[in-house]
Amino acid sequence: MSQTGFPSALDFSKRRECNSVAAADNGQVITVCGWVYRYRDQGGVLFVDLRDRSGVVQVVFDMAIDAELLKKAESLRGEDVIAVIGKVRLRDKNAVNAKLATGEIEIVATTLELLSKAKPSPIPLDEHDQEASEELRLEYRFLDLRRKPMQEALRVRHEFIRTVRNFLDGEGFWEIETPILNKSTPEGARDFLVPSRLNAGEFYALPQSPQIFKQLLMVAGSERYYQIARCFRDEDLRRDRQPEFTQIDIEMSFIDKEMIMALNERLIAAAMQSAFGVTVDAKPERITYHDAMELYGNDKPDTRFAMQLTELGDWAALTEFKVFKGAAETGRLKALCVPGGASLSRKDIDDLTQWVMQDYKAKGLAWVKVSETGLESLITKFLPEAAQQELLKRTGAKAGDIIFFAGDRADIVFATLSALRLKLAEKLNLIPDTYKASWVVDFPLFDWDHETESLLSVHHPFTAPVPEDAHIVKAAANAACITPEMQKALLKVRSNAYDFVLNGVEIGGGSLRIHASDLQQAIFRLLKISDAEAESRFGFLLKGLTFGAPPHGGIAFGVDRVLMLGLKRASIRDVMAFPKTQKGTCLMSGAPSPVDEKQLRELYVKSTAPVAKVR
RNA sequence: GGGGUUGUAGCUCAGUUGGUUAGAGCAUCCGCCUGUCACGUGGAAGGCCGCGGGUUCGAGUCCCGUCAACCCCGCCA
Repeated sequence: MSQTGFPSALDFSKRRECNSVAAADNGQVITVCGWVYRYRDQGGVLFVDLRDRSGVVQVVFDMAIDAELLKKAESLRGEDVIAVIGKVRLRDKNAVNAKLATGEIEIVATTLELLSKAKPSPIPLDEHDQEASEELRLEYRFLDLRRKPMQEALRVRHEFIRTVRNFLDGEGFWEIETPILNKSTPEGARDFLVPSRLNAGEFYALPQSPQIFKQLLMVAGSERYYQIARCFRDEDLRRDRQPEFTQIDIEMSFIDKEMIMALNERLIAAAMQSAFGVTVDAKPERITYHDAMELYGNDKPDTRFAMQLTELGDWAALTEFKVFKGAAETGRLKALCVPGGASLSRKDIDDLTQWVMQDYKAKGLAWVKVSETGLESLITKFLPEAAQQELLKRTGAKAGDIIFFAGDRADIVFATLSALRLKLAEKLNLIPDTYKASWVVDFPLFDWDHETESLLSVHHPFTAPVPEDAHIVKAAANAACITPEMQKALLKVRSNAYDFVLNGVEIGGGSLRIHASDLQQAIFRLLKISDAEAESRFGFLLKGLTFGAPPHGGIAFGVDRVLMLGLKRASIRDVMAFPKTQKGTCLMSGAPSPVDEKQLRELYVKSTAPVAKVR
């Protein structure tokens, strides 16, 4: 018996990776292990493409060399796990396979060990086969992950994170872990809760992000912290949203906004380069929130292509169209010129109209096509010559283009035109295949919540206002009541926050934090979080800020989304090893699942679900 | 919570206007083949047409419901 426990000369310590075998090994006797990727039985000779993590190499079983062994090899099937000892041989010139990295050589088998027999795979694993449905791929994820695109995703993901770790280590950051079992601070997303057995009726929450802990690490004098942090948010899923996801979480002390932005520009450039071989701007452009909304209708604009929105608020007066005039008075009127969009059929436009009405609450979708002879549309009769000329001038529209109009409440106008811009640019192939990053800055600090009639944090309540605007916050917080003027001023207060946007995807965001407890308390007051409530929810942070807190700030990047972009995958699930379905279930393990009554009793928990679902 | 797409052999799909025994490719099984490389080749087996109702002489096909996966809106500090 060998050390491996197999009755042969097999010695795993001698194993070579399949892809490493090369012409230089000619004549060597080597050991390779892996999965049977393909086999080609020719009768007297049988070829096996042996696959391991590194790649594929051809193994030959030849009747002329060992008829017994050939017989044994004839029973091999796809995905059997085998070990082969054999002699490396140069292939004949006409037998070289240029498509294979190891195509110059082959391994003539002298020993074959079947390490594990495989049932036929329920999903095709060959890169040339049609991909199985995602449902099956998720059920048999351990097989799906053997496939080349998935292996690549795991490898690149590792490479990306490795680069991030090395980079931040080189910049003096400490990787520090923060708790997963946490205090619930219901602000923003819904928490995942964990009942406490030792504290009847009480619950931990899984972290939506390590926000408060990373700030307290600054109070604790860590100065430069990072973490590849798992975050949890119990919200509905999307193509780019999973209930648990990974962030590069960063926090620094004694820095200003420029320092943070500059460091992260270098970090992302380095990681994109090493993981994807992609070069992104070392100095991404900066766009204010205001400009992003006005020009793209979106706070995470895809700036790889222009197609900027056109302001038509004052233009409406030139027309005789009541709908436009009304919108310009009570809301906003803007247009989107789509180059080449005149090719859209009437049905295309009808479909788009239905879509923006259904999804973005638009009341309709007005349009004009531009041709050599003039404007074509149902609404041209409302557009006098002067209005038509001015429209062409402002939008820069040329023959063959189409102009869409949106006149409504501001948020509806922005949402509608932004969605149209992205959808049509993609449909008409107007988006170049590049990577373009930008910072979005000068976000408002507060938003107005129509439901509760109160202020809301745009970012999170620990975000600092820009220094020039801090006095407005303090004055309003100290005032006996908020006057309408004050409220207006508050909604204009800019935050010291920044979002990193790559190809129209928000991949990171952060801010300078409030490090003074009085300003923090002022913000809570304005957010209608009472002293008592603030104390019970974030008391430990507030307390921390009173014991000597350094000026600090940070950022967090969504690892999964960056990988999605870098690998050009359609879904976040394709860059994660074990993702969940849109309903948050794991098709492989069956999670979530009912638990024993006993477990619930121990946790002082009683389910009020009508009836446990049978899956 | 709302809108949409899909569900037929192990897998990917086709299936006409509702009409005989539901097909193809790949995989599987049994053969043949000494240089293939997505090998080739001969044969065989393989079906709860997602599930439950309904309409009909007759349903994979039409209607209602339901389940699942996916996409979008709401939601996601």
